[in-house]
Amino acid sequence: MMEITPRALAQLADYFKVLSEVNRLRVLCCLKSGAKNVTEIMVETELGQANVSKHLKILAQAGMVDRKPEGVSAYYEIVDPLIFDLCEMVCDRLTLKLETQSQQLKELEVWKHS
Amino acid sequence: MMEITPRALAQLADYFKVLSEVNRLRVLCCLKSGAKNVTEIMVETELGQANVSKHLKILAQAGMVDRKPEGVSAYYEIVDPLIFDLCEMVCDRLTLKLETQSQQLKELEVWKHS
DNA sequence: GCGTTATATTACTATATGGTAGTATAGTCT
DNA sequence: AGACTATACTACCATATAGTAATATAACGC
Repeated sequence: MMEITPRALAQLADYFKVLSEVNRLRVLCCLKSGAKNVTEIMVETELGQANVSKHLKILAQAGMVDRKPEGVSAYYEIVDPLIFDLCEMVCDRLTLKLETQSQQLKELEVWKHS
Repeated sequence: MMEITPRALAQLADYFKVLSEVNRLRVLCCLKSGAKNVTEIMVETELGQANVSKHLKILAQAGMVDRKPEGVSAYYEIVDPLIFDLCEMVCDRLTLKLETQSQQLKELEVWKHS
């Protein structure tokens, strides 16, 4: 059986931490349709400029986005669409869980009224 | 195109946040081989009791583990092994990224010495 | 009931992090 | 060079969270 090293575990946790912030996810979603510069991301997310730059830096350091300076502006793009697969997997499970719960609630209702 | 609701986004972020802590990942790994009680997890992870309980509560609230009281102790188990698939996917990518980087470093070396 | 053991909760501290205002840097144009 | 624009960086505050000691709760045996 594979033993996970503390180093690998820390990297794994760091990766998830980057994805654990709503506004960072929103920035990533912004980039799903293609590379965008900081101003475009600011407009689309309605976040402040410093804030967007900060999140982009974190995403870039995590290797999730690439920075491409173009003239006076900087375009960012998704490096690996794996991220969206991850998000989809989790979303699917969350949806499933909610459906199960609502189903159980319904069954509880039936039971109460019989 | 599906618009992601703020609510869904928040849930997604919360899910990742739960996985963004090394000791929580260690607790999950503990449970990979089957249900364990708090004391067993304490021993295996070398974490304090209060700390383990706290992490388990967070994992349970996120729906990742189930709590089954048994006599005086409480056994916890993984609800959905999806978590380990997620971790594996991310680990694979991280490994790949590292390999690519080291490969690029090697190429750089060759270039320097020619 | 009393003591013991296992787990949960509370209260607290220390640290990390998101947001933002202000400032710095760098490219572009005249 | 000087003005303008886009982005990055710094310093700060407010909040969140991991860890822990102390306490509470609950099941079991005597």
